[in-house]
Amino acid sequence: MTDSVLTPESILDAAEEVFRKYGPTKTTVVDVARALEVSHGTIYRHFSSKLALRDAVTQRWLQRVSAPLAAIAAEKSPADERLRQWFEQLIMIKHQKVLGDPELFATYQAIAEQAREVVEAHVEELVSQIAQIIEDGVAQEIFCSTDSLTAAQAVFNATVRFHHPVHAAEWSAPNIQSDFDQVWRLIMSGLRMPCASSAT
Amino acid sequence: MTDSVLTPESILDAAEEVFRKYGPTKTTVVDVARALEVSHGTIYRHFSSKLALRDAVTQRWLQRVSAPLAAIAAEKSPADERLRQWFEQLIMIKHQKVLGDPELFATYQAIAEQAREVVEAHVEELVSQIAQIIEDGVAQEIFCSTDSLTAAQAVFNATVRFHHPVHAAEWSAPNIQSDFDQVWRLIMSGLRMPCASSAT
DNA sequence: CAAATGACAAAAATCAATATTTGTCATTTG
DNA sequence: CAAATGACAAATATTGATTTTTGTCATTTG
Repeated sequence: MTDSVLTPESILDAAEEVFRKYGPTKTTVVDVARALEVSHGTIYRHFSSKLALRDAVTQRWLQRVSAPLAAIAAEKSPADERLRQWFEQLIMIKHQKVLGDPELFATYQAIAEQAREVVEAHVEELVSQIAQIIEDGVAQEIFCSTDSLTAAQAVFNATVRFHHPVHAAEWSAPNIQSDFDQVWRLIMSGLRMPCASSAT
Repeated sequence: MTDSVLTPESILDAAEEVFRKYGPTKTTVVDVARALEVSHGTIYRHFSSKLALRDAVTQRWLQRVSAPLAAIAAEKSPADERLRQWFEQLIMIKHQKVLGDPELFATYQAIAEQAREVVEAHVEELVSQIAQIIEDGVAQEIFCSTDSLTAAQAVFNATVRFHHPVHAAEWSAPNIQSDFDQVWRLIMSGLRMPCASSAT
């Protein structure tokens, strides 16, 4: 697209646009090459395979999910409020991406199955943001936790139904928000001061 | 199989066996008819379609999941112990079914997508068993909850990663048990006495 | 000589002709 | 006459021949 200079970045730009337009299953590296007006062999000088290209696109795409969340995580507001905001935002972004653009949803599904490493890194990033908020909450004496990373993992896992794309079909149910509220209340009363006595 | 008498039950028996043997995608109603040594038209006198037959098989199959759980739910032990046992059992059964028999796993996936009503009824049954245990827990002054059904739904939803078949691929991860333990501890401290102050 | 090309083999997807399966129903059977 | 049959049309799946796509690399180009 950006004339004459061919960088990995410009390839990713073109690739992402082509993925969007043709859908993830149907796009070939020849299509991407055509969009850039180069031969498809050229793409292979920059990315070792079609999978590598798709993973790179995915990574950038997931970064655009985690960046605005990082901003929320870094705020100064009370940790309980902030954690709620953070999850509302996460859920909103995921729902939007998945329901708004069905073609992209298929990509996401394919990725989740095949680009395991990229997704795992993304999840790790998200969990560490949650851990940050929880740690702040402990300092503010709102939350009680000996190990904020462990607590963060637990919170992430307990809310999986509301943000993991495999559950996307359930998100259009009318009571999905109240289901989330219920789970949220349960989690929050587990996380909040005063500490519950040790579990059995 | 059972000679000469053809009841809906005997058809289900045969159908289930054929499903097991040939896998869910490949079995035809002709196969089921052959196993019973009748014409395939006969099957249609008892079940209005192949889908209806498959749903009926599924329903019986899911009942064999919920029956042993109902037994646990009805025990007299302390509610917290019993709830833990109940979930361990649920998870064990699901893992076994899904990982033990890959063909059957495919059936389960197909069902979850297509036989929505049957699965929904099953989930409702499970949630009502949890509600029963929680209610006992409140009476025993172990748990604190104003609405046991709502709490039950929350607990079920929060543990979805560990029993919903769409997450089966994650179950072979080495840390799945400790992930469950973490979520369980979080949930339990949310559920347990003394009641946390009202949520924001 | 660094970067891009395009001819090429191997792997994967498409397509249309063929075969199987589903579901119906008029006829047969006990 | 109630229950089962099997011939049938429509829908669906299979198959294998053909095309497209992926990935490599010796050659070309600026």
